[in-house]
Amino acid sequence: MTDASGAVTEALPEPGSKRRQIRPKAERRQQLIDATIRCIAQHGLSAVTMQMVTREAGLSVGIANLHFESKDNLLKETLRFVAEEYHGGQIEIMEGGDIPDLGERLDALLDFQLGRGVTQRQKMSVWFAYYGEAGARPVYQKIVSTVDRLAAQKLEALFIQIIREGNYRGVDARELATGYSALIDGLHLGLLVTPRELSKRRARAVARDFLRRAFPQHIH
Amino acid sequence: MTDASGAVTEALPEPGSKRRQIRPKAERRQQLIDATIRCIAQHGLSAVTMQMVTREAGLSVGIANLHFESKDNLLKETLRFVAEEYHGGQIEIMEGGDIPDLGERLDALLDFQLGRGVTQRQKMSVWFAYYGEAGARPVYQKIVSTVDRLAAQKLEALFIQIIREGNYRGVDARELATGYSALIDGLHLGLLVTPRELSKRRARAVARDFLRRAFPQHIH
DNA sequence: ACCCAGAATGAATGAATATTCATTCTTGAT
DNA sequence: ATCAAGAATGAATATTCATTCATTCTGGGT
Repeated sequence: MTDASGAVTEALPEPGSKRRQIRPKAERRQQLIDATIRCIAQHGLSAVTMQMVTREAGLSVGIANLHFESKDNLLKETLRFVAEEYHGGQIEIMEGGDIPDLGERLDALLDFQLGRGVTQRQKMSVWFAYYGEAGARPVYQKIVSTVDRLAAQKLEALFIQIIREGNYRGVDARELATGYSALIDGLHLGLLVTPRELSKRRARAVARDFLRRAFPQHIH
Repeated sequence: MTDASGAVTEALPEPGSKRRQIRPKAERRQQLIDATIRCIAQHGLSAVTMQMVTREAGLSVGIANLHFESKDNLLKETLRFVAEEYHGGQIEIMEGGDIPDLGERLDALLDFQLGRGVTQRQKMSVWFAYYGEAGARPVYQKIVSTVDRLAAQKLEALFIQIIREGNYRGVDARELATGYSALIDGLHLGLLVTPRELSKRRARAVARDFLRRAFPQHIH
C-alpha cells in the first residue's frame, strides 16, 4: 500500500491505529479485566459501562460479550481476579519457604499489605467497590469468603507457629488473626476514604504496633 | 360516595389505598431517605432506581425530584444522614456525661458499634456501599471525612483521659485511636461480607481484646 | 362554603446503555 | 496462493431509567 507520495503506509501503526489484531482468548480476557479494574478505580463500580471498559482496553464493544457472556459476568470475573491476586500474594508470603525467620515473615506480610504504590491503591479501590455491593450480592460474598477463609487459615497457622516459638502466654491465635485481618481492612478503608487523615506511613505504624503488642520478641 | 348497594365506600382506606396525603417537606424528605437506606441495603447502591425508592416509600416517582433536586442529591443526603447518625451516636457516648466511669463508657461505645440487630446491619450495608464509591467520588469522601475527623478527635480525647487515669506507659493515644477505629471498621466489613466466618459475638470479643491489651485496668 | 397555594401524581420524554448479529478481517493450515 | 475457522467490529435494537411537567388533589385560611 502506498499513498499519493509513494511512501509505504501502515508499515508501523501510528498511536491511534485501528489495525485489527487477533489474539488468544486468555489474553483478551485479561486485557478486559485489567481495563475493568482501571475503570472501577477511576469512575466507581456503579458508573462503569461496557463502552467505557472496551474503549479503555482499546477494543470494540462487541468483544466483551464474546469473551465474557455479559457485563455481570465480566464484573464477577474481575472480582475473582482481584481477590485471588490479593489473597494469593498474602498466602505465598505466609507459607514463606523463602523467609525462614518468622518475625521477618510478618514484616514481609505487612509490606505486601500496606506497601506499594499507585497500583495497590487501584486494587484497593476495586476491592472495596465490591465489598460495598456484597451485602446485596451473594455471588460476590461467595467469591470473597472463599479466598478469605483460606488466607485466614494461613494467618492463624503462622500466628500459632509464632506463639509457640515465642512461648507467648494468654494469646489466642484465632482471635488475634481475626483482629489483625480486620485491622488491615480498616486501615485500607482509611487510606482510601480519608487519605488526608491517614498516611500510608502511619497506617504501617499502627499495624506494626498491633503486632508488637502481641509478639514483642518478634517485632522490634 | 356510595356504591351500587348504597354502602359508603372510601370511609377508611384499604391497605393499598391511593388516598393522596399532604405532609410537610421535612417529613417527606426523611421518608424518602429511609426508603433509600432500605433499598441500598437490599439491592445494592448500583441497583437503586428512583422508581424503586419511591415505591418503597409508597409515593409517586415525581416526588423525589420535588424534595431533592435529583437522584444524585438524594443519595448524597442519604449518606449524610447515615454518617451523622452513626458518628453522632458515638460522639454522644464518648462525651458521655451520663457515664462517669471511663471503663463503662468504653463498653457502651463497643455496644453501640457492634451491638444492635437488623437495623444496624442495614445501616452498615449503606455505609460500605458509599465507601466503595468514595474512591471515585470526592463528594462522598468529603462528607465522610468531615464527620470522621470529629469522631476521631473525641475518641483520642477519651483515650487520653483513660491513659491519664490508668497511668499507662508507652501508649500513644492517637495511634491507638486510629487502630481502634480501623479495627471496628474492619470488623463491620467482616460481619457484612463473611457473616458465616465472623459472628457478632466474636467481633465483640476481638474488639474487647484490643482494648483490654491497651487498658487492662479498665476492661475486664 | 369556598379558595388557592403548593404538595403530589404519573404518563411522557429523551438519554444512556447492555446486548445482538450481520459483516469484515486475520491467520495458520494446506 | 487459497481457504476456512473463528476473532473482532460497530451499527442497530430493545430496554431501562432519570427527569419533566401538565394536571389533580388537599387542607388551612377566610
